[in-house]
Amino acid sequence: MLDPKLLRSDPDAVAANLAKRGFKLDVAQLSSLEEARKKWQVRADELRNEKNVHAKSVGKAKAQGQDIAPLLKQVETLGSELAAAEAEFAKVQAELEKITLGLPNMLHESVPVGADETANVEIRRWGEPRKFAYKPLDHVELGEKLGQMDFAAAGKISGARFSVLTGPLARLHRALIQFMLDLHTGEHGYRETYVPYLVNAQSLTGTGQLPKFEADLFGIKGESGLYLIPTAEVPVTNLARDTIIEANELPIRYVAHTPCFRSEAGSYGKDTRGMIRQHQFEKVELVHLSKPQDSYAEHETLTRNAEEVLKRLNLPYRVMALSSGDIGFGSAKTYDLEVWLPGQEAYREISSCSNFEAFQARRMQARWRNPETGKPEPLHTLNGSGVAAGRALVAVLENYQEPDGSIKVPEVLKPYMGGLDVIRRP
RNA sequence: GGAGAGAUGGCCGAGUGGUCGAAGGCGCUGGACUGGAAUUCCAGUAACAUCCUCACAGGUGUUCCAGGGUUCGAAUCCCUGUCUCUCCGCCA
Repeated sequence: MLDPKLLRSDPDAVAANLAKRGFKLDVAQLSSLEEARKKWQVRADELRNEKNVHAKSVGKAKAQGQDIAPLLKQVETLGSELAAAEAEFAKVQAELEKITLGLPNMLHESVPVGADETANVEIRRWGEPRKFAYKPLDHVELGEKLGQMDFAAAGKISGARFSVLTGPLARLHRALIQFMLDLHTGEHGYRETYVPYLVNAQSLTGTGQLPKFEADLFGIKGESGLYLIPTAEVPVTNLARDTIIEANELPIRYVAHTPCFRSEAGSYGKDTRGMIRQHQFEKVELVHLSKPQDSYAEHETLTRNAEEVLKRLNLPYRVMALSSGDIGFGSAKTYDLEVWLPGQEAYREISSCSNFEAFQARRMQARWRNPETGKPEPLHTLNGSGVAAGRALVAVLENYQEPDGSIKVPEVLKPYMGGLDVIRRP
């Protein structure tokens, strides 16, 4: 949610910023609703004040044993007038909320302007893509040759966009997750958290998935109103919902490993092959809560911490600053990490690190106490994958493949693999 | 799954229709005392929305788990829901 005060005081500046995303803000509609809001809110407040004053005088009169009948007569019509004003106010409020919850975040000035991902800007690059003497296989061929990746079985059990891993490959997947968690908790100072995988609508509204992107989520049948999490960002960031955090506790850095569930509505035909785009995948997520003045420094730190995973795994990657046309709904600035996949001969997204500024915090009333003002103010939230485990597995398979179809185990993962050096067909 | 109890300010806790935004305590902040501190004493100490204002200050409204209802008036009465605790059952 955008700062309502800014939206009111300078809607044209907001509109200009959102226009960079290709989002058209109807300033005229907004200001007329705003005018109506003010009118009805003030009116309802006045009527309520009148009511309170009357009720008090009735109480006093009664305490003094006076006849209260004439006083009661005075307020006869107040009730219905008040109800009418309240109804109008509620109507206007609901309309305004519908609009404001649907507004994307304003972009940081450093975000490159462009229509789509072709306008993304490469910030830096690490590692050299390996030269193969043969045409490298992709992870699907490698996994099936090993006999440890089975899409047919997954299709039978669940359907498309699921996978089954077995044996050392399943262990490699788990090893990646353990390695990432240990790195972030042990060396980067993150607090490990275990959180629910089913969340309520309020949490999803807080982080911005609802109300606009319900189609991307899996909802649970029945009365519970719960949804499967599309990312750990949702439960972890909502830890701060409806809380006031003292300044000396910030920044807070959480890491969590969770499965993620996405309906992938609207991505039909995209990445249908292999494990790149699944309904269920594992991810290690980094979440920062920060003072507003520190959030861009935190954003750099978070991104570097995610990059460190790829460096330790010796996977070539590049860092992209997402353009205004490609960036997510709630983000003010996003870096994507793209890992080199020899099987596709392309860099593919493996992590997305975003600064949401106060966008999520305002939706979820996540605040910190600013010592300068003594008042609770929205804090800044950030998150990034550190990194997606499914895609990391894909990257390891493709980058560490040998001509015979076996997979060398990356050095840092060996302790997690019981000392296994190479994954072969059993 | 069955039975019962409960949810009040940062925390504990009183309040069962009117002057209650809410006693008292703790904590915190400021002041007095002191060479300095502890003790003691005095004072202050919620959030949200909104109006006015350059700002400070101030006005109004809302909030005693949430939503609805009764009433001129609700922390207090009624209904629904959520959560927590205790006991029984069942289980990882």
